[in-house]
Amino acid sequence: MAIRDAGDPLSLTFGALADPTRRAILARLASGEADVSQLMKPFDLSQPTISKHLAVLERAGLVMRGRDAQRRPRTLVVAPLKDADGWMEPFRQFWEQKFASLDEYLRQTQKAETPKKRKARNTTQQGGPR
Amino acid sequence: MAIRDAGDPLSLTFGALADPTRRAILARLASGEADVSQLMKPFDLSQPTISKHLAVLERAGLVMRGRDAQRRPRTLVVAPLKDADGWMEPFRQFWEQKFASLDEYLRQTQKAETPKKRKARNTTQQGGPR
DNA sequence: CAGCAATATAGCCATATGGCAATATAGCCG
DNA sequence: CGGCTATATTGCCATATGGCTATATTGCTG
Repeated sequence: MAIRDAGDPLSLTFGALADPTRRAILARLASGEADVSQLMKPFDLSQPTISKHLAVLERAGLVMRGRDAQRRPRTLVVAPLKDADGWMEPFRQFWEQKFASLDEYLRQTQKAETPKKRKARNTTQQGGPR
Repeated sequence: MAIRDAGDPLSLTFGALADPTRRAILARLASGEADVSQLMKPFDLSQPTISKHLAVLERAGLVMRGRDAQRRPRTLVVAPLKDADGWMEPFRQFWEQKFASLDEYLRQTQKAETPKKRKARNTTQQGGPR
């Protein structure tokens, strides 16, 4: 899936993560740097294709390119991942069931009590996410 | 930025998050359901454009479409977010400085001791991410 | 320098956004 | 039913992948 460059770092990061091959590459790099040849092995993709994926990762700042003779070992850079993770932060409360029972209760209750149709609609609708 | 559909759920999710407008919409929905008109307000985008963004979010399963007369209130669905968050899990250790000082020390040391050029290269390169 | 190895680039083709304006639907309401 | 409101659909145009093959670069090495 192709991602349209929204320009901002977070978008670039999430965009880079929107592909299984790139995610696998990042996972591999998490255990240490690796050159293109090594990164290619796990996939049935051409070398240029891998290089292209690496280019996307680099543009997102998730990977750094080093050099060792004619090799260009890639290194993982977690800063962008940290930021992406940070964006999720506020949402985490929804599945970290710390107050699950109560929340769930209130939510379900509220849901059930909402009439199917009403003349006066609540401009400011409430009701938590699923 | 356009995302190429890699098919898998995680890719769809990350792809959906790869746009500031969509992220803002999700943030808004985190505080309760809202219809298209409400979701439109914060942006200087046409209604069809917002609907398109919502379509992307729906395809990723991040949003559910309800109905109230001619309105189609959207509700946040956090399951996909949770999965995305789960993917990041393994990487979190890199910035949760639990063993920061030691790790940092080992990493820096190792880095410094790596000779610029060597005849026999380590096929299995090591060295943590930045 | 010649040759090989490891990558990067340059096309090429296809699809999924990202935006917009115009138009079609869906559903109240008087 | 006619009108109005809220959304969805339909083109249209542009860009960024995602893949490939062919070709250019880079950098050892004999």
